[in-house]
Amino acid sequence: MPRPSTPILNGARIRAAALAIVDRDGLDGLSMRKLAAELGVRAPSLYGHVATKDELLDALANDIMSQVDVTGFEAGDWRHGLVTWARSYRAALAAHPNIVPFLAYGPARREASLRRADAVHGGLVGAGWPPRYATMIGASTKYLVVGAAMSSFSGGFEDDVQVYVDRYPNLSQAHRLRQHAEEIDRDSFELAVRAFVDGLTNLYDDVIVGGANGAGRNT
Amino acid sequence: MPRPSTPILNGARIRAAALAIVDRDGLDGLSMRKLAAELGVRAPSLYGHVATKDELLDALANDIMSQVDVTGFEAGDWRHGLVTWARSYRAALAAHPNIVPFLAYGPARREASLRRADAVHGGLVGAGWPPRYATMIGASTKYLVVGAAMSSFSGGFEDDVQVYVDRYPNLSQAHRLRQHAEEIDRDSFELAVRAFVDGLTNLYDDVIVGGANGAGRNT
DNA sequence: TGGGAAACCGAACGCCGTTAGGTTTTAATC
DNA sequence: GATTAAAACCTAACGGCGTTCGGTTTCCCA
Repeated sequence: MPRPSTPILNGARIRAAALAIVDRDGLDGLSMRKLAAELGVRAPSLYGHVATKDELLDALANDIMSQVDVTGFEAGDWRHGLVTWARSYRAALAAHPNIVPFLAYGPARREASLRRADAVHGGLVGAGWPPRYATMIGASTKYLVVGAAMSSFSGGFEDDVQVYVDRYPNLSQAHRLRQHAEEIDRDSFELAVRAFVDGLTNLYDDVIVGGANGAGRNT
Repeated sequence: MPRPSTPILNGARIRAAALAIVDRDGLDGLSMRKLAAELGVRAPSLYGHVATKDELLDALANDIMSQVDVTGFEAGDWRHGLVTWARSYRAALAAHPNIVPFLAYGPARREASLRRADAVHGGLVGAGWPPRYATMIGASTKYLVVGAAMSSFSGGFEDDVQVYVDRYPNLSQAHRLRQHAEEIDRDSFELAVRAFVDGLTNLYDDVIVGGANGAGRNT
């Protein structure tokens, strides 16, 4: 059955199906043959619409990154901009956790990532941070977001905790973590962002506003 | 040549060669056939010493995690303990960045990880943090470390930046980042850890020491 | 001296990403 | 309306992957 009357495949449909498989079966669960099968087609047919599997994953990554919100910097409040960015960034990754390992390696060369990195950097510099600090703050925030998306507690603790329950006394409540995993994950991220921005505020006050002769705690 | 006079393989040698390949060629660059070849052997021979490739990677991860230092909590200073832990954790991952994506998923079921998670949690609780905060602080710190190891700037920016040099004005210095990548990475992580611990100190003073009637900034 | 375990091997299975070349349908041109 | 070019799917196949099966040889212990 070659060349059907109405085309079966197109880029959007392929990407949607691919993302669904990644979400359901994990990154390793996505194969070109399985993807083709779910679209009612054989694997080689995909290569008329997609150059390579890696490029397909790149497209998925770009779609996800384009949902990150960097408009929070426009008001000139760097803390609001940073927190808004971090939260929407994390939300975008948490919606598709299986693709994070792929996404986190070398994302800066992707269109959507670049545009956002630029907006963040500009927003911080516009608020008075020296460029070098802007770079480091952007990187640090990304660390938090990517780390939270990667090593979420959800995957960290097993249901079956009987194994180590008396060997590690301080973790004896670990099985409770499982059921509250999502909540702990969210709260931990919030705590981290708040503490981080709070610490940055001290630094801003001391180094940026107060100048070099500051007597603050960050010397 | 079956059954050589003196055995060629053993677990330690296999793990060492595997880690060398991962470090050199990346996680995808490690195949059982290539590993066997570098050990002067054919792939099936490895299965007498290693149950599966995944188990081999698990062993590598465990070796790496066992180099993380959690003794800093013993003095009773939670900030010192936390910073020592975070730095040695990051150093352990930065020494083998290619294995981080594997390591970061579901690490808590590994022996070495569990023992360290327990020490961190116990150290924080011992210093006065409520258990729930101890959990969140431990998770947050892991976010920072894993995120820093994953999305290091080293891999983020291309050598060839001519492509986007005038499209993203705030990133026009991006090609400079490449050569200072390692330095920026280290400084960003240090900034993040300091700001985070600084923010936690505020929280500790307000909520833990000051009690519920605190009028601090963290309300 | 015998026998079983240990340590390697070749062959093979069913996956994988990807390419080459074939067949049919559509759309455009004369 | 016929001819042609492109589009969209197909089968077959390549080399590589993790892993298993069933050898073959050597070692060690009884």
